[in-house]
Amino acid sequence: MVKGPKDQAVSERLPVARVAVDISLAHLDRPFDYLVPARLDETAVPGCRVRVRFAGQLVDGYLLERIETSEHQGKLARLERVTSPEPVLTPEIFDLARTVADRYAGTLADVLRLAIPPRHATAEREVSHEPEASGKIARPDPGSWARYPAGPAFLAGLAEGRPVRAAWSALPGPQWPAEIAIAAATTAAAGRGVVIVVPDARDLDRVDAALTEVTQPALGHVCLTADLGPAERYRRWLAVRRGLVRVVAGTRAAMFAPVAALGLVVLWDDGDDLHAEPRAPYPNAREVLALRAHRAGAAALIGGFARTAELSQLVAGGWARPLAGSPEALRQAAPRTRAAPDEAELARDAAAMTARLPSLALRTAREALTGGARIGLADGPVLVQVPRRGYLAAIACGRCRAQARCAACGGPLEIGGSHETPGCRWCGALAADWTCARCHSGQLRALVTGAARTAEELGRAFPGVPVRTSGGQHVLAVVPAEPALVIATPGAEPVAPGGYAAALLLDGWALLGRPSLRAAEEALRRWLNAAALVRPAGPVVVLAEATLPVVQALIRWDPVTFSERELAERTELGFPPAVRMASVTGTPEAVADFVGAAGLPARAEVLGPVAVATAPGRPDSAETQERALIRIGRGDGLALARALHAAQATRSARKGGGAVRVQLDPAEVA
DNA sequence: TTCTGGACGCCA
DNA sequence: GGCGTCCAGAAG
Repeated sequence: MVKGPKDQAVSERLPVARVAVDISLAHLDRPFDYLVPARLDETAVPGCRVRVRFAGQLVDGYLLERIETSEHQGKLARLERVTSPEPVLTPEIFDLARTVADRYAGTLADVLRLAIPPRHATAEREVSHEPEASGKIARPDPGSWARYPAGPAFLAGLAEGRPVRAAWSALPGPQWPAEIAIAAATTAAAGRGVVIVVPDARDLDRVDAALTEVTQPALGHVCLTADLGPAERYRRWLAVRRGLVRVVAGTRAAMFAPVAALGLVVLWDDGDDLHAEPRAPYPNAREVLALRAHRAGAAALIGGFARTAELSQLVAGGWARPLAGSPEALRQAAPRTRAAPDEAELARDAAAMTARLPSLALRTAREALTGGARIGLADGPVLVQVPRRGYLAAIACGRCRAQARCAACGGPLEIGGSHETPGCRWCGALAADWTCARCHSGQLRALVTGAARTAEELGRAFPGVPVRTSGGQHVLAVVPAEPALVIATPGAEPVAPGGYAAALLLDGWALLGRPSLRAAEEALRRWLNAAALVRPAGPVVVLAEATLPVVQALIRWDPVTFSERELAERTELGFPPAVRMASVTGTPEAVADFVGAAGLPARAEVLGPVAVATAPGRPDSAETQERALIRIGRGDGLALARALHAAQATRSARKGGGAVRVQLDPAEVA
């Protein structure tokens, strides 16, 4: 190909392009300048995707801005091509991504990979550029928000475009999707955009349905999920970017949706661990949406049935105000919860399950299934919450009850899966001839009962009653209103039209026994989420010690007091979120080198490093890993992140030394 | 993947 | 001292 002068000519107007290259190396986490060839002058617009030659290689990047002159001393290369003139990186999202990267000691490139879906050329051609002449949206009626004393004022704030920020304690029951939809429609009616983030696809379906109903059909909204497929995902995302829709609902990744004129962010059930992004730099939806609302001057509605310590912290700091139902409304909506003591370990024994289930639990289930005609109750389905498979089927010595461990690697054994022989959850070795290391017995017993076993046992206790299970690969969204036992793992509870007639929460000991800082908070969250599905005043039985504060919080439906107390305790002990924590994971040498060389702020405190268990997913990752924790006051959080990022930059610049993983606010620091 | 600059070696 | 070659490191 012959290159005429046309190819060489540089754009006469703003000939320099600042480009963020798509390379996630800390020391390259800054813009690079390129010349804009005249032939690309029209298409090289701020926010578009470009290809540039970078150290010889062709790499993708985003054009951040066009400027007159470059500060760069050397001579500039030219943009190779404009991938598409679509300005996919809006100023708001660039600013947010940069802030999130800085907050989490990550790179802009990593955050942009989370924020902007891969391009799909066909979809780009198909999506309209013209915002449809969407009908005027009428401001909706407050509906069930009337049950919240501060509800009408909150909605008024949305209608007036004020940045009202609420820590929402949702009343139990099925109204929360409608309440989100009403808040969204109120904002949209005021001409502003809305981003709604929920933990999973089933919650999204509920919000989707509520939005459709509340906004009939004036307001378009889209749902953004990971499982849409590349074309549809990009199509919907583009519709948002081009301003064709004002309301976006989705799972985690939707937190970055480029909604125009953002007026409200909503986050449902902010304690759900699905809100934590598993890819670097591991941002959490609560943090991202709070940052986003703050920077955009948008309102925020964050909460759920439970209350996280982090949200309590936002309240304590004056960033958000509590938004809770009136005592009267709570009385009308809440179930009636009682605790049945977990009689020693009896309920953990598979064989003794039904025989030993506290009579209160069995009686409650029986009355709910048959309809307590005597006391004027209608019959209906009974929800039974059982531990998730992760904790299930741990097994112990049948004689001395020591936990059964793998002879090869020391990992925990489990029964189940494809074969009957116990196997190791870490290395997968089968333990056919297991003997107890302590007492040499060869007898095993189940320490925990799996959902399938529970279903079987309970079904036997109530002959003729259908048993439905939901969890793992088979998650039910809805069950019929007829009497049935519905066995579900936490997070997989189906809804029942009209609510469950009763609920049994059998996983108390498993939830509370976890070696985690958040064990109690998480147990309460899961209990409340299950109990919220029960009819008003319907019975709930939790197998746990009634005197525990966390159990009291469930019985009284008072997650806020519990959370405030939790936050106070963590403040006293110097645990997150009262302090900022970072973890540094890698080979022992890499971690030592990294922590030693990082110019940590003076007040940073280094804990460890200690060896960490091999990830269950990758049993034989060759080298042992160590983890150091770094703790610092919240006020120095940004300084810590900056120091960690700088240390990463030094490492990535001189290569070698092995990678370390830096994570801020790691979920489990137990 | 390409470019640059510094280290080194060979020759005058 | 000057020039060519090789390699590492940076990266517009």
